[in-house]
Amino acid sequence: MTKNYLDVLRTDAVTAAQGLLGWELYNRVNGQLVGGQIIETEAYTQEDPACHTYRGQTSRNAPMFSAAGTVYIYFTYGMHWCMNLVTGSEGHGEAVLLRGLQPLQGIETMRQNRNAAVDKNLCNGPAKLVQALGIDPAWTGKPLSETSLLLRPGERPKQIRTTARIGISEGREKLWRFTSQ
DNA sequence: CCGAGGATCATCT
DNA sequence: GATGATCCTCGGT
Repeated sequence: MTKNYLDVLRTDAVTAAQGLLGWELYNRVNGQLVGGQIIETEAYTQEDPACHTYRGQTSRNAPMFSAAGTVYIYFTYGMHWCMNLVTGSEGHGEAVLLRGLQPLQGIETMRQNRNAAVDKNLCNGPAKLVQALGIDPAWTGKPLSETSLLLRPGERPKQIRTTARIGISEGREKLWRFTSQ
């Protein structure tokens, strides 16, 4: 039996962030797949000062308190959107931020969606991959299965590198950023 | 490759 | 009023 992505997401965010490496994320656009393999993730939990849910539920972070498999997309720096997959049990307020993909399919579409000088910059950042795949911010709060996204198993990473998370001021001591090696 | 600086605005204090 | 779970450009190494 093929493993379902919910089996990965129903664990805690730190475990799920590692388990998602190697999975393939695509958006279905005009009958073609646009996306690639997940190679960089970060975990965020409610007890963590860097997490959006650290100070409780608000209208923005409400999707993070939904069931595992819910999409949480937030707006930041006045211009960027980033996507998370909610993990754990309903009400936990935890998620995995998708930070990087290895482009595999629909590369020409990604080039058009992004205005990147080189292909290396298509999906190597959380806001870049959202733009490259054409992820719709209106999907925030929906289960992944109710969007046009596809998340399917891929080749497992040979090794996982564990480092501090990027762009945060608190919680730097937690080594919750994971990259495929 | 690396660091500095700016863009730009929703969200929360 | 301050701050971002970021990205791009530009200049230096």
